[in-house]
Amino acid sequence: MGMKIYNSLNRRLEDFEPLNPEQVTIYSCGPTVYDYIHMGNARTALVTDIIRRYLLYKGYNVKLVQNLTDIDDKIIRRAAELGISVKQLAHQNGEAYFEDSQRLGIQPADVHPKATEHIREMIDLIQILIDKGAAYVVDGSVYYRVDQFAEYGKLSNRKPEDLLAGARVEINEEKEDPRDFDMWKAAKPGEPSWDSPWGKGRPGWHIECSAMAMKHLGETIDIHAGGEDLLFPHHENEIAQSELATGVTFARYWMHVAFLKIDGKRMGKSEKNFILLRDALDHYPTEVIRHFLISAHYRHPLDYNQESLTKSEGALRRLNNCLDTLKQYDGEVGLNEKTDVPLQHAVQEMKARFTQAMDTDFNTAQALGAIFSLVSEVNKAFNTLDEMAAPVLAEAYQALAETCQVLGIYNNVETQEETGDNVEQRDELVKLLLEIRQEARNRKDWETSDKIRDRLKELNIQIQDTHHSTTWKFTTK
RNA sequence: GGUGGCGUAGCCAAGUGGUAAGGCCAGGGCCUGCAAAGCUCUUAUUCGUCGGUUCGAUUCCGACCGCCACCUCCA
Repeated sequence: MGMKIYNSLNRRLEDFEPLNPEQVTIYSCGPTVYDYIHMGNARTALVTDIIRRYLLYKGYNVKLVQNLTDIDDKIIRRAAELGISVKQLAHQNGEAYFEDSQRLGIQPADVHPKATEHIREMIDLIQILIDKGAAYVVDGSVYYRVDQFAEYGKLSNRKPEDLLAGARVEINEEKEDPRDFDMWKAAKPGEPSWDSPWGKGRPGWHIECSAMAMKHLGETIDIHAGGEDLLFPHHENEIAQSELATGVTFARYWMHVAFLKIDGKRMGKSEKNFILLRDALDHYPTEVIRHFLISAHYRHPLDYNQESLTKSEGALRRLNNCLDTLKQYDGEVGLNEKTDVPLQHAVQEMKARFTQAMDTDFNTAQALGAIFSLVSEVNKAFNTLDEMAAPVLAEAYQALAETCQVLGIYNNVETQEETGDNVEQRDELVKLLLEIRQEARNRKDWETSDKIRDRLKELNIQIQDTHHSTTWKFTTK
């Protein structure tokens, strides 16, 4: 079965067919770097990350471009407040963005273009639009003439009259039409500016995405993603600029991520009710936050609260307990046609359900359901299977590790450097303690055995008695 | 005023024109010296309300109620 993506342009689920089967192109609207990113920003970035991971899992080549808006009103204002240069503020927050993203397990895009490094491309694009009569210059500013683009409003499903009646349209005497938007802002005293054919100034917001997407991905891109607040006017304006300039479709699939809420309201910087991603990461592991953010479908609102994070913690614990136990079978071979245990079917079913879920507009919530169903089956199997089933358990491990890594909820990397004399010594010490405890247990000296268990737990080492042995592992808390 | 979305068990959350995935929490049982982990049973005859279409609707249509968002910078 092929993939389907919900396209905001038609508000329908559509079959996904990349323009060039060799390479899927994705443009994701990135942050304006005037501050650290919050959990809502993280949700959008994470969705993009998972879309890319899944497309790679499906065998596509992907080129992902995500911009950094490093010049705008908010950055100028914030820099002034802090008494540092715009450039410095943007640089600091840009670096912080990469750091935070990386901590959330988000892999860097192939290109992270910055607005200030593409002034030339933006000027060229604006000039094309002026030449076509789609833009006009007033006192050093350039505005887009909305009524020149017949399809204006096709993304946001708005008619020209809808945009005027009752709408909160900025009053600006310079504009011919209130709907027109600026592509180039004439310089104001003290603000950063660049030379242009229309005098010193700086780019408007929407033009950067058009220019940078086209430069790095071509005139037509496959997927354009962003938060749902960008649908109008940002994305509508990107379409207007790009398509009038090139005459071809700008983006074939528009994807919009629903808001993260907090206490039932949109988490937003202007409401001052946001949780910074870096603060959340200080309290919860990467995988827990990722699990929380993908526990609902990306087009549905999700409410941030401590209870939900606690639920994700519990779910991750269940998953990791299973994977930790399964991992020891990794590498077991010997599976053949004669091997026939029910778990094999469960593995196949999980893979099929996972793919089906992700194929259908990246339904991560449903994909998690498939994964946890197999976790249940594996746990049951532990109680009943004999050692002959080891290859099947290895297969289950592979399937779970692979799918969980698409979602980024399984950290298979050893947390500490698992080499060196200290580590060996540590392991031997734990082993020694467990031996002493076993001896105590043998003579029913529960006081001593429980003391060892309790004290180890205080040291974040959790031990478990099974039928024939005692296992131990590190815990996070 | 315009546009769009949401309302599923105690909580979170998938989903389908044919009788409700998964997770968290809770309680009983099994296992265990006790824990932990795991298993197991219990937890929505029901999917905001009221109508309609249909052999049959939670799923389609209409009305209503409630909530949210965009139309202004915001992922």
